[in-house]
Amino acid sequence: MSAQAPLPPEYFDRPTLEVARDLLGCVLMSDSPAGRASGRIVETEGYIARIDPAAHAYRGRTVRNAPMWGSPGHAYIYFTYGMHYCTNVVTEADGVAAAVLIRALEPLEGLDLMAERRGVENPQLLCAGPARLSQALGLDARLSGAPLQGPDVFIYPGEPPTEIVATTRIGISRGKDLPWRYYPVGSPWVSRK
DNA sequence: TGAATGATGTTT
DNA sequence: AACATCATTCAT
Repeated sequence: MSAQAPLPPEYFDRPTLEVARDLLGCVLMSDSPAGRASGRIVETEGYIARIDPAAHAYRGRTVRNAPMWGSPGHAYIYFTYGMHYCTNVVTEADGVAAAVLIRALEPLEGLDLMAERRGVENPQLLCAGPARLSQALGLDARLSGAPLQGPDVFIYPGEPPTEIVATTRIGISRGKDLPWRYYPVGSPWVSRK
């Protein structure tokens, strides 16, 4: 028995929408003193600053969005609505601002820890939504910019879905018509149908 | 099942 | 004033 290696940084150095689709089925995992938690990625959205008014980096570089401009294969985690964190994976080459927002997971490991962090028991409510899954995995601003090869956050390869749905993105006011949200056909774990 | 709303604080 | 959200409440 051998441990699976995380996806290498080069995996993320590709067109963002391609990575957004390929990440479906992969496993996002966090390790902390509190324990391990992981889930299968079942919903993603692409954000490409150069052509996308909804991207945080659309208007240029700031302290908050700096990781989006950095090396692929790192986390970009932002604080929003006064109480929530949302987790992205940075894509494209260093100097190009783009990322994939992770919007939902199918919980796999550490459900008790997730429930404790979230304050809910219902597995359906643990990771269905970008802020929910970030809280369930203990991901916050401290990990913005962290590599996705560990030691705190990891993304492992997984079984890709047989068929993928593309829709418009959720919760934005600009760039509404771009069909850059993806999820597996029939997945019961997505944040919205 | 869906609309309305308050919780919260950072960014523009 | 807006925001890549969520939980709760109230109405269908």
